[in-house]
Amino acid sequence: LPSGVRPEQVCDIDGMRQRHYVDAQSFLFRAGEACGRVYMLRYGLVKLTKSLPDGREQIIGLRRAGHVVGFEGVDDEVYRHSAQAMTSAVACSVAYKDMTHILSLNPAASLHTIRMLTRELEKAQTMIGDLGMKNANERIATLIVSFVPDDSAPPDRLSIPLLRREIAELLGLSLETVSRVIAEYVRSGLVKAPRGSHEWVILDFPRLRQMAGDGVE
Amino acid sequence: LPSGVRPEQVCDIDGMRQRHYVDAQSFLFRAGEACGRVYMLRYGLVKLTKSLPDGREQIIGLRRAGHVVGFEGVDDEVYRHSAQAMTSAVACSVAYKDMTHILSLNPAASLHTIRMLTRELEKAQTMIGDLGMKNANERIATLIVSFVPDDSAPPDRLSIPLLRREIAELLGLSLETVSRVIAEYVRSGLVKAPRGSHEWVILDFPRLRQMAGDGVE
DNA sequence: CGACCGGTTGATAAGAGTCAACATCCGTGG
DNA sequence: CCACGGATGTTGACTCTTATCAACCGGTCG
Repeated sequence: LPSGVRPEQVCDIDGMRQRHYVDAQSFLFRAGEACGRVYMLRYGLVKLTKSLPDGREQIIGLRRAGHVVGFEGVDDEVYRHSAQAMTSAVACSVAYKDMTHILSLNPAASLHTIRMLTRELEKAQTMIGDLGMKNANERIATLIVSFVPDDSAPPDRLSIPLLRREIAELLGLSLETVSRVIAEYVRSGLVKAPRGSHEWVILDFPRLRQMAGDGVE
Repeated sequence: LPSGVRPEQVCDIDGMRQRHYVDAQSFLFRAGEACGRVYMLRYGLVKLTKSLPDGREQIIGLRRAGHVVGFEGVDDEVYRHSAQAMTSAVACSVAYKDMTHILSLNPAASLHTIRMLTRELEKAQTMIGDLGMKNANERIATLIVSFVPDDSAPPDRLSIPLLRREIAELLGLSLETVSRVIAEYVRSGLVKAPRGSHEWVILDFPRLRQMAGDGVE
């Protein structure tokens, strides 16, 4: 880790940070609200969503402990997406103004932030590719594979704490299609997805990775 | 503009920058190549693309003069997407190592870079929303509207220098669907898209913006 | 018990993809 | 000068994937 003030440590700078303890389903902020703070996630899972006036919803990203949320608004008037906790969550926030101040004094923090943003951008670009090129089958395989921690061996169990509706909103599909594709995975012996549990049993990870279709990379 | 060394000025730091004069269709870099440089676009239009092993292609973004290309690889081994000039183009590049050095010495440059990255992230998130929620009609209306400069009044002419195939690759559609939707726009008196010209005549911009479907915003 | 929520499944429809033919424009070269 | 081929774009016929609408199942919680 770089020296200097890291974004996570910004929370400890008195007088600037706010702490937020929120329940599942509550919002850190909503699209359209005047923005002004960046949130550092300490605990929990948060979904970032966009919606259209007629009610269609899209999850544009998931964020976990260690990630930063709401930075996209830094040179904007209002948040362009909502941030909603999926579990209970803990975050702390700093005003953009203070964040800017801290960053201008701490090159190492700036570099850390730049790397963080490039990683987010990379993830967003991967989503664009998945949504633009892949069919329902491939998208769901890709989603499952993406839940494997980066340095992990092929897993036999995975926590995928998403409702069918949320998987659909993440992948640009209807929830019925998601349900049908997963049912087919189960029938094919690729996974077990017990009712009411988010703990999936992975039976054929290599095949899932192959179905995800990204090739060797 | 902030004081200090701006990313555009980095080009002028001798011994670090390379200049690139490239023809239309040539690549700044290709996905899978070892990466190590960030490109500052001085002139021209560049498309960023991802592809799957079977040949499907997706344009994940367009970049113009003033934009930075290839930063996403900064903490990666290889570029995850290709960057291909659509016109002749001029860029200069700096090694990540040197870029890091410059940024660590120039807080203003870091802040500028951070804002640039958040804007790119914002654009990518908008694309995710469009791909995930909108149908062919809405996507193409959205594309046309997005070519209007931010501060411009409703235009009567627009330069949209994309082939049908490229519009399709940008929007996750087949080129036939793109052709049909545009033909329908022409029949409805929304636009004129003369054969072989990329200069479109916009006849009913308010209707196009409404069809784009993002509501008031 | 009954309502509600999440999930599954079926029937059907609609949107978009695929395949193919053809039109136009262009540059090249006989 | 005109013929040819290639690239781009349009259109039609048909197919297929996915969305939509609806019924139903099985839990859970007042």
